[in-house]
Amino acid sequence: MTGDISKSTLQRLPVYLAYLRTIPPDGPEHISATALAAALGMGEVQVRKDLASVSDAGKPRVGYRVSDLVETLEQATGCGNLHSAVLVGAGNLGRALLSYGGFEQYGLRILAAFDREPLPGTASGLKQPVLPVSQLPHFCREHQVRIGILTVPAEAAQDCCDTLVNSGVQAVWNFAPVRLTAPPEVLIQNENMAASLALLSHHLSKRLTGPPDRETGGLEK
Amino acid sequence: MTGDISKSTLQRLPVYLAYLRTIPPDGPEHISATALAAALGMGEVQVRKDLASVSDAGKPRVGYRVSDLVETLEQATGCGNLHSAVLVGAGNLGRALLSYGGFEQYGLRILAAFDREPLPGTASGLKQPVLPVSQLPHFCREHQVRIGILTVPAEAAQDCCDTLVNSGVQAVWNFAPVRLTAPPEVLIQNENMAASLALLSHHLSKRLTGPPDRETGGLEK
DNA sequence: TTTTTATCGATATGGTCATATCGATAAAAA
DNA sequence: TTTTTATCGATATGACCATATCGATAAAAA
Repeated sequence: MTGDISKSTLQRLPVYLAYLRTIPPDGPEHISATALAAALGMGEVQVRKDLASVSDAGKPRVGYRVSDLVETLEQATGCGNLHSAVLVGAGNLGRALLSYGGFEQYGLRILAAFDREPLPGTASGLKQPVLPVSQLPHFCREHQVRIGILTVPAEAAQDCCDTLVNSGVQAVWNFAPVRLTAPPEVLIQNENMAASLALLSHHLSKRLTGPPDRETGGLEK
Repeated sequence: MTGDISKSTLQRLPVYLAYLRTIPPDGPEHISATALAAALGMGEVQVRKDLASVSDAGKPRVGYRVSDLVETLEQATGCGNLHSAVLVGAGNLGRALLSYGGFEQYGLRILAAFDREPLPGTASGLKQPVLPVSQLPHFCREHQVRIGILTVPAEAAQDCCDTLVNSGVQAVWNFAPVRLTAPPEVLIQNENMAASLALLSHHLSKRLTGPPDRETGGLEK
């Protein structure tokens, strides 16, 4: 409840929120950090510490009021208000994310996509229009867009990022495998699928080349 | 070059690899960690340390042989060999990932999808078939599938994970907002889009409620 | 009322990782 | 040959984070 939430904590809050939302209205009125941890397969202390960083309404022997906690978490994560976003790069990945509607649930609405080669009208089969990049700055300002999603090739990423920043965007969700440079007030959030794949592949390769002896495991632990 | 590569390092290696692959054959034969860092906008020391953990072929004043480094990185990340995967949960996100073909570039081939409600034939418009979950175990064993991609709702995730593990899968890429429990020899890699979104939303909310004074920034730094 | 107990919140410890600093080395220059 | 210099590899420091431990508290039981 201090105002400074650690990055790791902030990334776990949506998990709690998603679970709490599944509790029916006629369910238990209160929930403890212990119960939450058990339900999510997490450490009891970590959950308690995470919750303590956003709320001090926890009471011994009863826990937190579910409805209050949901509200608190929505405010802390910002998932309550809906933010407008644009997507740059309507390639395979870009179109995949566009067709996935699940982001609204977490407060993100993608208004339009932009590409070097725009698609006329609804030729794309998508709900959102695919416009030429030249219209990006005007569009962002007119619709007060503050989030940009980057799904362009690595070579084009920095250029597009600059365009977004110059158009008033304050946070960039970057799917390209590059580190982007931007003014400090602009948040660059990297979502590197290739990075995750590397972890998977490495794990498999390790097991293929032969585990020397008893694997100690110890991951995700 | 010691054999123990840290998780964080392993996640950055694909970034280096992607960049090195863009260097044309008639380009420079060698590259230094300094140059790589500058090109990717990263810290010089971090790049050098990462490379040192997979190779000791760096020579003062010249750096690394590009072709050798590419090969080394491909081996370390395991992106060289192609791994077979199945996807469970053909909802919006699942279909989006299926239609995105870019994973093969990083060594992942999705053979088929599974769902409670399978789609007959090519009715889905996808290249891969969408089969009933009941066929999952048989399919995995027959095709030696070692990677499972989970794009089911949170409630169903643990069940599906268990099925995958029982079918011989050794690594699970989990897109559901839950912590999965699995035997230690099975790698659970969480790709929590909601977590990333929370970071973005929080950043925007912070800026909306009024930055007290000069923002110190300090993120991604 | 007194005792018990489940839970919270705080402090302490250890591990992982990023950054800074420095000596060692090999190519280039003098 | 000797000197210079760019780069490598190693060590040291500090930040962040996860886990363990413990006293405090309020509801329930006795």
